[in-house]
Amino acid sequence: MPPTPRVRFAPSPTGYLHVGGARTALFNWLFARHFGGTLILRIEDTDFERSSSAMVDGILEGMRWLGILWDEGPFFQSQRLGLYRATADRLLAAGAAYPCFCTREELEARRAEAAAAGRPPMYDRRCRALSPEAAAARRAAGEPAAVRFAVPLDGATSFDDAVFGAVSFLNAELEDFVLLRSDGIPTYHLSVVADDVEMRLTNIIRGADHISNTPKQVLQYRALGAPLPVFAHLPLILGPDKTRLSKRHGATSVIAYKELGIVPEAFRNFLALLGWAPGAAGPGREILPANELVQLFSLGGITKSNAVFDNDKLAWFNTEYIRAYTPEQLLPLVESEWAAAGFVPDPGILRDREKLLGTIALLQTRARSLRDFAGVFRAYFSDEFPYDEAAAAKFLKEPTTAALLLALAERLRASPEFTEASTEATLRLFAEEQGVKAGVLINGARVALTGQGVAPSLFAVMVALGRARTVARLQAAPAIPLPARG
RNA sequence: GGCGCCAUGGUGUAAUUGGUUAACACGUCGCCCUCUCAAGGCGAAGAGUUCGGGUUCGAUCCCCGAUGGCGCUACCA
Repeated sequence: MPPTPRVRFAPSPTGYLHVGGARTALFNWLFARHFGGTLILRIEDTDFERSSSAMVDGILEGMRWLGILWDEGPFFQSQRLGLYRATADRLLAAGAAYPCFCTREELEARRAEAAAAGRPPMYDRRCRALSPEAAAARRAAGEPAAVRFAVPLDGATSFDDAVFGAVSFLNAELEDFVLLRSDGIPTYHLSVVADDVEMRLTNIIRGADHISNTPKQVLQYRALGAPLPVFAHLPLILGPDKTRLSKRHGATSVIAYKELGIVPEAFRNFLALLGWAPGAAGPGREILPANELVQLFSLGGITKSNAVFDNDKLAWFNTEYIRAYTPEQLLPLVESEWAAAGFVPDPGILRDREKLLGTIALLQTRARSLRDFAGVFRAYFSDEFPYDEAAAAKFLKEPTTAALLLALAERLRASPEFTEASTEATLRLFAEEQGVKAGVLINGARVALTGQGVAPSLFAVMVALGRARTVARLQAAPAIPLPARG
């Protein structure tokens, strides 16, 4: 292993950063950090039709959100066309490539013909047979030509993959693939190799969907006389139905998970454990912050089989990380969630920072998502909040309950103290006097105070809201709408 | 179709690399706690390692075959 590995993440900006790409980026980052190496970001935008700068921005945003910072780049392949043409020329000069004058239409026709005849639809290599003179003459005459790689006719090309082991392909199965299109734009096959060589990459960590492409690249390394990097192919991430993860499985872009209220550390931790096992962490240890992931990471721990993306497990990581934050750390995330949701908290609540942090602390242990703070937790931050119909129907359906809460409000208003202990004592005493179960008042009060049937301990809620709000909301209990009984 | 890769509970992964009652985490279910819900504590169910052959005293692990899934099969990446 070279002292300082150089790796890259090379997304194609034809879409947002998706889950699989993020995992590839993450593994490259973990690998680079583990060995003190360099992570290069390279944008593979040679498909001008499908690439866009908006997608580039989206990819960078997703990486930054996950905390995957690169050391060099971003480099854009669209700005390195000279390198690819020069590389193609070298291959041509070495006799490892040849110009091909077949047009797209001819190629398609022949492919259809071959398919109809039940033959493999491979390029028939007819231009490979052209004499150099004839080819040169046609080029000189201005006839457009693509450049194809001359794959050896027999033998096999193999490589030793860091996760899959020895992989071998018969050369006869490989087609004379196009390196440079007739318009001078390189195909993926050429640009990856040219860049990976030029950038002196030592390890290529990428999705397993590239395994079949690898022999075509190995052949080019050999023809170029370039040292072969170590390939490590990552198993793919599948949806719950075990088909490749795609839009129809729901959120597929990394930013969509941010919008779902997932916290970046949770998503990163979850992703790291998809297809990789931190052997040295010991059993039962799955909550691993970035520095530990970096320390534990090794290509040897990568699995060969595809992994199914499990939303339940992600949700678990999310709750764990939300709980683990200090309220000070969590507050900014909550604030951006509020902004994203268009929710405006009560200025008075925001002003008392200490109390605000206390409220966050009270709620964070039971949040599933950042979204809860602008959703079911609204009543803690604003006087404008909805009442959950099911909760109201369940706990306030007895007409006497609201009246009791009204009376309780008066007791709480008049009590000398307003602490968890005092409010609880007041409520229980009142319940006893009225001959009702404390639970009736507690459950009813919970709905009146929070709009929800579920909340932290009622008395902690009262203290968090403060006496004035608690009294006012209890007084409003008779006005809480009950769903019409159908 | 051809080629390549993969295959351990519902999911993610372990199994000193041929010798364990096949482990851990998520999820599920039950109990405890309790003002609700989470959390927490305790416990349970759930795979005999896709199937069939082999090798071996002994296979999750090695070999062969089948099946299934995924990937590649473009002048996309």
